[in-house]
Amino acid sequence: MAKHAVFSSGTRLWKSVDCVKSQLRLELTLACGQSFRWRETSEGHWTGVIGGRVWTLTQTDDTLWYHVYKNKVEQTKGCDRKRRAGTSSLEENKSEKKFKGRVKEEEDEQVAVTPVKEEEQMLRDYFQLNVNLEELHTHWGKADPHLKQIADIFTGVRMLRQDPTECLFSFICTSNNHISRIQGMVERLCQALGSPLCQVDQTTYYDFPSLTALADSSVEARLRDLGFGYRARFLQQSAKQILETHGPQWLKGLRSVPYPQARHALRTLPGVGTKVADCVCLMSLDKAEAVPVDTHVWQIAKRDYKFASGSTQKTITDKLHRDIGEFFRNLWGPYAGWAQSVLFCADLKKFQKMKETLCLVQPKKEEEDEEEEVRTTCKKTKMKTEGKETVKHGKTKSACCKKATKCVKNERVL
DNA sequence: CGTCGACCTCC
DNA sequence: GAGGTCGAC
Repeated sequence: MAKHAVFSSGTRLWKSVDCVKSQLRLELTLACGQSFRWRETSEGHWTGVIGGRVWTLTQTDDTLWYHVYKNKVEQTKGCDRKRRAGTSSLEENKSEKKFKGRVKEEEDEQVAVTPVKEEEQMLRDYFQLNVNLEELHTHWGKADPHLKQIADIFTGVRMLRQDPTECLFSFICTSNNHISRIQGMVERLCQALGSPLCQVDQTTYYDFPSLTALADSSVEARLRDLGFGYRARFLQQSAKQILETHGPQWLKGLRSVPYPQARHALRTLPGVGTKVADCVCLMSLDKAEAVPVDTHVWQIAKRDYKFASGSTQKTITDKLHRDIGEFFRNLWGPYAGWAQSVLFCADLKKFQKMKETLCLVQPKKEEEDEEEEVRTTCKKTKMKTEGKETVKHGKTKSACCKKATKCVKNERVL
């Protein structure tokens, strides 16, 4: 049985791509709520599924290392293998059900292998390594000092180019929900409806379910049993609607239509509102200008950018979505969605200590000057008590950011 | 066009 | 209430 590849056991299992950490940091990019399927299987090692294959990734200062596990596959139909390796396996695949039933019985298992060049290309495509993140940071920094402060700490946060089906159906699960539960739900979704790919140590990895699997009439009840709640119906109905009124290639085809059209098209699906549509556009349909606006981003816009601060608006309306999106696009440019993800990442509870750690080296001072400017009305109490003494109680996140950035500057001066 | 309640669970 | 959406005013 295969084991999770570990870098310390030698480079024999690993192939590499040149990539500095300012361009990509796995622990941020893979755990900031873009994809919900990556797990840190050992320190600094991330295991997940790309293109119907299981990968473990890790990195050193200037190199991204990867290992691709061999899939167990149905031994007949040689063309099937190529298909699985080359195209996304999330598309229609009639053989999936058969495979699922046979995988246990198959004695002489065959393996699917992919040429190294294709693997490297898959990885470059998934991380969009052709996009120069450092250049974007430079551009954003000139336009927006606040973003610059955050981005100087949170380097290497990239947008993934995910499979549209996985992205759409994962994000339908995100409504009224938080990351840890979403991760569990997506995992159960793949387990229940996806094809097994391979087993590594104690874990069986599954592909994301096909549209056909998701559209089956039994799916709603099944997913409700698995704790999906009202989202179960959205998932099944959206899959059904896509297949019946558009066809299996429709989602991927939205990559080549303009952002407003793609956004509008997605919103015709049940369970897909403005926020989810923007997420899918940004994270899987090549719409780098899409800015997903949730309550959280709205807080950021008001608090850090004084957006509509005088407004009496209670709820996030469609118009507000558009306005905020436009505001940030005007500020950050055509990769506004990428910029937003940096701010979003920096606000996640689990990454607070990146800023706190930097605060540690800073002797306490400069408490008062910006204190009053910062709005303390942030709904969520982000600064948990875990922040310990390094973070003043009652001090807002924003203040902490500023403080942290100052620390960085001081460090560099030293 | 903006507001409100309901929708499923889990912590 | 949580990284929302839908349907009804």
